[in-house]
Amino acid sequence: MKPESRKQEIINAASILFMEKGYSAVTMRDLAKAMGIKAASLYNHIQSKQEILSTIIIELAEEFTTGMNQIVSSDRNSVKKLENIIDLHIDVTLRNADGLASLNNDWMHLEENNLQYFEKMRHDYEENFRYIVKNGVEKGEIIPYNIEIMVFSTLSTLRTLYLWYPRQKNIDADILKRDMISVLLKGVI
Amino acid sequence: MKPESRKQEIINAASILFMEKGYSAVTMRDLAKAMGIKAASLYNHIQSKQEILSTIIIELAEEFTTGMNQIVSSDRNSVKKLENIIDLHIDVTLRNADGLASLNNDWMHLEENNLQYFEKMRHDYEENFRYIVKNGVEKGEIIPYNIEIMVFSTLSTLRTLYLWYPRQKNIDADILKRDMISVLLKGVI
DNA sequence: GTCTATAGTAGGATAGAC
DNA sequence: GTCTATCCTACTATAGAC
Repeated sequence: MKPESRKQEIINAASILFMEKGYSAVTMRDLAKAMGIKAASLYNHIQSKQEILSTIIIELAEEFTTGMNQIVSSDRNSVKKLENIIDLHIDVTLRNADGLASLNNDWMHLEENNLQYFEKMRHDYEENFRYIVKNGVEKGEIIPYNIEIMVFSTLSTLRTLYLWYPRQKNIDADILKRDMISVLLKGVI
Repeated sequence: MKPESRKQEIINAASILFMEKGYSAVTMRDLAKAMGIKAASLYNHIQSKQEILSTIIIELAEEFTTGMNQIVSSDRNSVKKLENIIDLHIDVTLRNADGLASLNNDWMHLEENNLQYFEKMRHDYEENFRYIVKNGVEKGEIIPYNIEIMVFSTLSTLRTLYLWYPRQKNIDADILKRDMISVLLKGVI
């Protein structure tokens, strides 16, 4: 284990609490208790509760943005790109499932600049996803159902992985990737 | 329009606010403002903020429970049952998308008895879903991928419909049902 | 059914000692 | 780096007038 900075420890503890009760329901006193210190002491390491939230969310959103940009600019076919997106979500989920709860449920509590920045990243991410699916349909690699429905149904599963995967003890990451690709892309019947 | 009771109006307004910011971040003053009255006046119609939340969530959970019980006890095959579940989610989402936000994100703020009641309903629902998929695999109607992955990926899409469907202006409910069944069950490639 | 006034509590954050 | 003490604000909810 690499020694984490006190700030990072606070952010990790906060991620867990935010996942359990949501940002608004977690108090600085709750967080301090989880760290075994008093609330006032937190402020030697962080500036505000809001800073904790934005650190968690923006970092994750940037990971997704970077990953998606690489996938989009690769020269693989559409189906392979979708497989890469599935991998990306599984990798990020394995690394930081707790933080994804905040990204999914508490992004609206970000303040001005970070809120706009986040919303732009999310919008661009969805646009890239849509573009890949659309392209796949045009090239005959993907069945021409309603594009929005395909984008939504795949993305909603990937976005909710954080709720589910940490509870699964018996599924290896590689098996998850393989079966998830099959289920999402090829269906179950 | 049937004239709604003042209590129901409050619950509807609360559902919208809870969807936008989450239960904990919405104050009774916010809710009162949305209703055009003062916070104290709310208490002539409801007993507490908690009562609003539990009314929203328990009512919806009972709808799902009732619907699922009918589907499970029907004598159709597994694939048809899955189609019925998809229909159920789409119907409930069309009727009360706002309330589903609370059910999905704020159930943990329910208090003692309602929390237990809700958790039991959710558990039974998932068990019934799992049972249907398992049965379909045994009868050769469903491809034998990992059961948990199939249950999770389908359910996560259906549970997140509330976020997505209200924003779609151009998709008719029947077309949604048809394409959703295709995408979820038969895949996109 | 709505209001004003307010009780009682808990929130985020700061000051200053150690 | 953590503490105690505390500020100021905002919260849920109640009392009682209209």
